[in-house]
Amino acid sequence: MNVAAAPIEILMRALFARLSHYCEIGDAECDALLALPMRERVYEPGDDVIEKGEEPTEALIVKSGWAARYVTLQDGRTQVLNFLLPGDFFDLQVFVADAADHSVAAITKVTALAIPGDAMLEVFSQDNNVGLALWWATLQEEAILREQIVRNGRRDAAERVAHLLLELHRRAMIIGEGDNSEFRLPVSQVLIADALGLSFVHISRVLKRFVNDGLIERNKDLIVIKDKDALIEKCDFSTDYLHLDAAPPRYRLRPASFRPAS
Amino acid sequence: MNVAAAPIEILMRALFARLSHYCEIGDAECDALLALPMRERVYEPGDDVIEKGEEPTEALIVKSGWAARYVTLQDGRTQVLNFLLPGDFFDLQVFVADAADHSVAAITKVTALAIPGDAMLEVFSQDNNVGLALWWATLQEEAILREQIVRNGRRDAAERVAHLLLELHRRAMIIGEGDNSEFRLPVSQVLIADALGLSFVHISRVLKRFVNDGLIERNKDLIVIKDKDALIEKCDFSTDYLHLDAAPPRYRLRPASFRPAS
DNA sequence: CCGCCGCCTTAACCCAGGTTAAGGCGCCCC
DNA sequence: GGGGCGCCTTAACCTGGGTTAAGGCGGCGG
Repeated sequence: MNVAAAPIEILMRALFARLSHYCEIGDAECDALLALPMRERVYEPGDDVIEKGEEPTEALIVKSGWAARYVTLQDGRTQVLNFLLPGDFFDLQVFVADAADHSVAAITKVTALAIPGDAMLEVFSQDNNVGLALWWATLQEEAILREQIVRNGRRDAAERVAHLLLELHRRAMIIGEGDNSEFRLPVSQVLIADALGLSFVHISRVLKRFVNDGLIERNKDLIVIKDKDALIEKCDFSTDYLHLDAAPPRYRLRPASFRPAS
Repeated sequence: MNVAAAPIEILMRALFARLSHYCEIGDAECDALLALPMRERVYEPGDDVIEKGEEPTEALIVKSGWAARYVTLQDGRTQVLNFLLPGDFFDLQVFVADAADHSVAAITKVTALAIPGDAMLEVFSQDNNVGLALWWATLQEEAILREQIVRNGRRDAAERVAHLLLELHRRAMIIGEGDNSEFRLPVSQVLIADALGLSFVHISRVLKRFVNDGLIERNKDLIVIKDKDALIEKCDFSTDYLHLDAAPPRYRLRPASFRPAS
């Protein structure tokens, strides 16, 4: 890849690992990504990265750490919409959005890269695969939201937990965290409950059952998948919705004048 | 152009009404939309418009009728992801997607306009507001998905029903269907149940309660909102997530004065 | 060193909503 | 015109998961 960019490249490893799951990421794409004006932001666990009602002007990419999109109802009930892992975007839609309709909080310590909205827009008009990769990332996020609806709407508690564990395991692997049999899940049971629409007490019950049944082992935030087949079978997990295959080249983005009134 | 297109313009009233909620839709935008190569498709109630696993090559826009995105688990449980009303898009992401990860079925008789993916892409490189309006539509759809997660994850049955009724009422009004106090809801209680993650028996119970409490009246598929404030208060409904305000001018391209279907 | 706090576990109790079932009504098709 | 079917209603009963509460454990600040 690009020699001059080597140090940054390492920092953005997760992003490249993720995007290259969708498209060929070659020299041109690396150059385009690394040429983006970006500032680094750091958030401590529990910090709000974006608060509902804000009007964002930058797109944010998670460089390291886990975060969560969430909504809090005024009586305190909380729903986690999904989890953000390294390589995920906070606000790709920044150039059309008005006020954010949900918040984002850091779960662990989070380092994020902030890119001005107009620079983000610029990328779409370049003759390389970056715009395409960003479309893929958006598409995948929407698919994850849809799967979250199915999971919480029509699956029972054990199925939901198994399904979420498998999703996060796979997403961790995509970005090079964990391996085929284990991964770190730095998410409290309270947050898992808020993601799955269950009570944290019940999350505890289900996880205990999984351990007793030999499906998983736990050690602090380390999850060891002991019987992946059984887990998959229990919740009918399929990775289809993660759209892990590379995009077909049929609609390669071309150099265009997609520019807001230059 | 505009003269020849007059009949089409009327047919696409819902689309214009919807897009003009986000952006100025002027002559340039009308021309661009009407110049798109499109074919009309008709589906009968219950028909699958898109089946999970298909690889779509066209974007589809609902011209008339209601449809539903849904997923069926292999044991028959069904989850409705959201409802599609006139002016909504079926597959705007067609130019990056591989296999569809969910299905779309016609609820009523549906007329849709099919636009080849590459023509859709073309629109983004033109110097008018159409690309922007399409971004808005995508953003709104994602927001509706998120709201669906919150609704089903952290609200009880009565809140879910009230919230869905208010959302669909508002969305119907945006496209010129219904008025401030009533609208047609051509959706069976079974489908409502599948959208809200409840049983159809319970939907019936909740609706009966709403009628008894004087919140709504029903007559076939007509829903009359008798006490909107109480409904809103019951479920803490806010229209924020529908992003109904016009896009902020920072990326607006050009003012215009066109009014659809005068 | 202690006290507090966040997080997890476990148990006892309870209820919102699921399930099953039976019946009604309107519509369409033979 | 009658039988079947889709859709809705209502009732009786039951259960998955919520709620409440009490206790444990590790980290951390004073």
